[in-house]
Amino acid sequence: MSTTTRPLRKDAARHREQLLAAAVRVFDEQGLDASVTEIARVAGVGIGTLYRRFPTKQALIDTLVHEVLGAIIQMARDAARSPEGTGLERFLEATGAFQAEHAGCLPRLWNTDHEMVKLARHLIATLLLDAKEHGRVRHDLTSTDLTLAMFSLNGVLEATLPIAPDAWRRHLDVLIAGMRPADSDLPHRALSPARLDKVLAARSTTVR
Amino acid sequence: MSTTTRPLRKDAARHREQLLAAAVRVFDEQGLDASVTEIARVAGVGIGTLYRRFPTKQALIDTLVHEVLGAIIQMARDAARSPEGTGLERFLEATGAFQAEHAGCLPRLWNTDHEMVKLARHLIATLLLDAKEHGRVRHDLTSTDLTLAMFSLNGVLEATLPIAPDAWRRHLDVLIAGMRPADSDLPHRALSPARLDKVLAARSTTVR
Amino acid sequence: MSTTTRPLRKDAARHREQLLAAAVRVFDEQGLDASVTEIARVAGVGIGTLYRRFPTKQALIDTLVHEVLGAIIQMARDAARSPEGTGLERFLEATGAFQAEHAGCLPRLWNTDHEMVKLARHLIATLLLDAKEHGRVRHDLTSTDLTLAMFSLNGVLEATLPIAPDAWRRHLDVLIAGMRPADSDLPHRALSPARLDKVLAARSTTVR
Amino acid sequence: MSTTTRPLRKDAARHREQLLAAAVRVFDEQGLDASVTEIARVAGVGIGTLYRRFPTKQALIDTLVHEVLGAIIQMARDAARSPEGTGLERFLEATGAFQAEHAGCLPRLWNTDHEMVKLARHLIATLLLDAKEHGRVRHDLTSTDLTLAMFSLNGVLEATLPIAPDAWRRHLDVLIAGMRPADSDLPHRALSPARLDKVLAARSTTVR
DNA sequence: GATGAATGAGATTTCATTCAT
DNA sequence: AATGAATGAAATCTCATTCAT
Repeated sequence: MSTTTRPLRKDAARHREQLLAAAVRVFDEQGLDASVTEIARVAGVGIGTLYRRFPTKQALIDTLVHEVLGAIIQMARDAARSPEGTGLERFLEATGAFQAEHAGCLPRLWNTDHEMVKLARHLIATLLLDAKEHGRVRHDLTSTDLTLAMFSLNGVLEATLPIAPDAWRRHLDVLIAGMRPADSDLPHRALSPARLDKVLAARSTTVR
Repeated sequence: MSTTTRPLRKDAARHREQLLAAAVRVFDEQGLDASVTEIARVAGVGIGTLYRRFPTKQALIDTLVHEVLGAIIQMARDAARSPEGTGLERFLEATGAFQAEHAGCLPRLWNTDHEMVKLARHLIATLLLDAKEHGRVRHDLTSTDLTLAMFSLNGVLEATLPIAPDAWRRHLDVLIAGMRPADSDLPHRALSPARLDKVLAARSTTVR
Repeated sequence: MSTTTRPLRKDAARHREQLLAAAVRVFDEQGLDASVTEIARVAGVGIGTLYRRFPTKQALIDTLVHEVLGAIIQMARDAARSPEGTGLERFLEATGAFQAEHAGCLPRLWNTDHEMVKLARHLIATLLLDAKEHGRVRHDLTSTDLTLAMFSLNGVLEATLPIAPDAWRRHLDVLIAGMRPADSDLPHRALSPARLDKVLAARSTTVR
Repeated sequence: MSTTTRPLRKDAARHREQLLAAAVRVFDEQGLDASVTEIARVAGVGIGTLYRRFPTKQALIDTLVHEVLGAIIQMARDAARSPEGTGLERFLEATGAFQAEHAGCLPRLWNTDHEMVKLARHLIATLLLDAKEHGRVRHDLTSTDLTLAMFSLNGVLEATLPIAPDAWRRHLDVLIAGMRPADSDLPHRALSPARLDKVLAARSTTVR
């Protein structure tokens, strides 16, 4: 879980976790514009401590994204063991639940860390293939459609989370229903993976 | 100095339009964090003039949202004249296209102005009823599901717009496919209108 | 005197002068590490006003240097009209007096603005030639020796100015005595102009 | 844990030297604004250790100045053994060389430690007297003139050291030439020793 | 009515110093 | 004795808003 080379001192590690938890809470409530001072206050540490752990605000956000991505990758791996091609659905449900609980706020998730994002997308593509082979999703569904579905869930989560923390489940129902095999193909062409790469590259989780 | 009752009315109106157009452009490029000074610069007027027209930055944003909502209401009315219950689909496509073209940046659209939002939601409910009656959408689809679909499109648009300006169409394909009549109902219960009201009330189009 | 293209509004121009005067005073007392907030306070304006006039602290310092250099160039021109090769001595005396009065603090003067520095050095070289032709200075004295003399005066001024504001004059006496024609050449080779250029380039009037 | 009365005394002494050496290097490269953390890092010790040896940053700088002054006093003593009144010239050359090599950065040397400064000035006065008696310098040259010459060398060194490490020698040539016996006295009156004391008292080697 | 100069609270970040481990 | 994590004051700079011109 930790990204540093040497193990942190006990209190330092605790502060690190407090800061990340505070960042999630504060960003969740106020968006990425929230001030680092506020985060330090909520974490109960001095602002200097925040900057010892995370040398810039951006580094703090990057760490958050990194941790969320790691969790999502783990979910994809877990889902890959589901039977009968149900892994994809389980994965979508699990990531939705995770983001709803831990990181609903992170507006721009799918970028920043190229390696991890690529791994995640590879795992998702595998889940998609499995689902297709078991006839659980339509044949013209592509891997890029699933990324769009992630953006989509993000939009719903961002809008509803504080008030209706389960609304995303209903929306996911509609999305999954739309992915089921059907008589006619989807009218528009899917986004090409190359173009999606550009999209991800363009939107960094950047402040300012 | 002028002898007419409303001197410079024409200038004032022109400035207003210039400012709104500049705001759309600048917010689109830089997000809502863009400075009002920049907007005034792009509009070619002094920032004092901006503040004469719009007493706060928030008021400027509200006006923008108001105009977008007006356009969306008009689209709903136009769509209501579509035959065979196709109005709902036409409406979804039209609003997507409009937001893609004019307001891709406005992150938080569906709130602020209660009266107009209520009217929009009423019109959308009517389109939904019509679509159901013609068997074009499933019976367990609710009006709140459509609002979630709007949030969803917002998420996709925000993520993809600059690089892949048509990606939202493909996503809408999946959404509409998920709305079609099906053998089994959606697993989760729909969001109640009352709860949705709270969601909308909570999220203001607010900066800072 | 003003460096902006359009004439400033009356109060703006006054504030600009107040800020420059305050900067001289504060830098003089506390060195270039003095805070901009302090300068604004001494000038009697808000800190935002300072930043409207000078977009960075560095810009403020650059302006100060620019103005000092302009004055020095003017002195060189005035000195060029002195009779009998006395221009060089008059120039050294005049710049010493000026720096003692207006800019004793500016630690690193002889750089930043390449064009002006080159002009100044050219004018000084001319003064040197004239002095040599009238037999007022030794033949092995070079233009780079005069720049070193400037650094030298800077060192003396920086050390003595607040307490002994005329000490530099006595030191200049010694320097000028050392420049007078003599039987034997100076033991060490003079700094080459190319090397001096590098020295000037290296030491920018930079903070941080 | 050790059984000796002063455990780790050897370590402590080594740390002290490492820290002083690191301070010279770092201050030389970055100026007195360099952070104490950086000095500790270069010294290879924790910053807690630095603060055990030197209770404040100022104390560290003072120690450095103290050491430099000690070396200079030693040079004055060595120079006193030079024949034919050449001690003064040797001393000036030796201090220049020493500062160029070891303490180019220390901007404000001639103060802080009253006792040592007084001793240094006394030794210098003796060298001056010797030089006068042997007819190597003019009769109207005073001890305070020599301190000004030190300031002067400081200015030249500070400006040129990194790029032209020998430029100060040429400047010293001019200074010494100016000190030689001449037909006419220096035009301005010398700085009185009392006034010079005030100058030295005023300018502390202070940071911030 | 229009302008843009002035304002100052607040943002991010640095760093000398303290103190728990 | 040594370490380096923690601290928070202070620095530079931005920007929504006000108001003199």
